[in-house]
Amino acid sequence: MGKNLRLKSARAARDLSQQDLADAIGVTRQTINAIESGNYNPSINLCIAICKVLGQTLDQVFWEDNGDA
Amino acid sequence: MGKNLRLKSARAARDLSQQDLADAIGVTRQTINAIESGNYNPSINLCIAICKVLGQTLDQVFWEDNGDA
DNA sequence: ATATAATGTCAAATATATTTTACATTATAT
DNA sequence: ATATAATGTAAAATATATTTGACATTATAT
Repeated sequence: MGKNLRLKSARAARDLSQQDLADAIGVTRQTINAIESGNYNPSINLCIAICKVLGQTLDQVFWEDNGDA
Repeated sequence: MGKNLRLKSARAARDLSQQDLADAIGVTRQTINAIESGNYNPSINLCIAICKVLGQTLDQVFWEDNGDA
C-alpha cells in the first residue's frame, strides 16, 4: 500500500511530531507511524479524530490520491 | 451513537438493499446494518469501498453531521 | 564526535471489528 | 390472511486493529 503523504504533510504543517499527534488523539505513536507508512487500515473514528486535530476533513486526508500534491 | 442516515439514504437512492450493498463490497449484511444503526466503528477501507459503490465521498457519508439532510 | 528528538519497524499481547448462524420484526405483495 | 423480501438484533467464533515494549536508524543540535 502507498504511504499517506498527505497525513505526513498536514502534520508537519502544524509542527507536530508523530508522538504529539498520537498524544492529542489518545493513541500510540506506532499507530500514527503505521498509518503514514501505509500498511494499515485504521478505524473511521480514528481517522476522524486525526482530521479534527489537523483541521482537515476525511476527503482531504484519506480519500483517493489525486496523483500529486 | 447516532444512526448513519446519510448512508441509508444514499443506499436507498440507488435502490440497493443492505444485502445488495454488502454483496457489492464483499462484507456481510450485518456489517452494513450495524454501520447504519450507528453502533459501529468500521475501518476506513470499508468506508471507502462503500463510498465507491454509492458514488459518494467520505465527507458526504462519514464526516460530521450537518444537523439536517 | 556526542547527545537528543524523531522516526521506522518488529513480535507478542490485548481490544475490537467482522463473520457466521440464527431468530424476530417490519414492509410489500398476492 | 399468507407468503416473501428486507431489516433489526444477538451470541459465539474468527480476523485484524491497536497497544506495549523494545531496538535500530535518521535528523538536528551542541
